[in-house]
Amino acid sequence: MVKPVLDESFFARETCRVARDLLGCVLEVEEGGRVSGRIVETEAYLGEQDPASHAGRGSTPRSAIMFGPPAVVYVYLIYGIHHCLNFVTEPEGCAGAVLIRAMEPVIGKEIMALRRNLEIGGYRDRDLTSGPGKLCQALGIDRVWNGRSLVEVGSGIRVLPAQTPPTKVVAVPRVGIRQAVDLPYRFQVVGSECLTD
DNA sequence: ATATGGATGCAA
DNA sequence: TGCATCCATATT
Repeated sequence: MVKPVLDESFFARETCRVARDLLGCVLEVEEGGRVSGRIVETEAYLGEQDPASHAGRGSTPRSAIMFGPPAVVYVYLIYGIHHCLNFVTEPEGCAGAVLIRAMEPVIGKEIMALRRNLEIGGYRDRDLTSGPGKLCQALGIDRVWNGRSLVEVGSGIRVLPAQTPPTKVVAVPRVGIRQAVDLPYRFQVVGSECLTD
């Protein structure tokens, strides 16, 4: 029996829809040990019509990947310190990406704690993955992962459908941006211990 | 509240 | 080429 994995058609949809539907799904990364977690917070970033998006002022060397085919990983460095993990959405030619902001760790907590420089036993789940930078550090993701496929077998990263879909979901304003701050493009699983804030 | 620290993109 | 900006975190 083959494990079910989200396929390209899942990501080739409207970005906000993908962002919302990713809640509850399981992100699995395999490189130097297997780690996984349940996605509990995402943000949608659109194309030209979204000034907060890297693609908001058209295609640049960095943002070009957002205009490319869906189901691809987009990783960038923020504040010169942290990495952020995104999934490219929409059909090829239409820009869009979903930022993975937080998850609940499931498999490989010891590995994540090690990567996060936390002492075994002296941390809570939310210390591992409650934030885009923390999450990347815990998963061992950096810019080397930029451009990798979410659907090719053996790429080291994939997303599995939600086993237990979230009971309640909310859409709230995005954070850390100065443009289009009012748009409710940030999605959260209500009640999770691992949300940002 | 504040130090951190590098790539990106645009103006010059 | 220079420089303001940036989808954050840990520590004080």
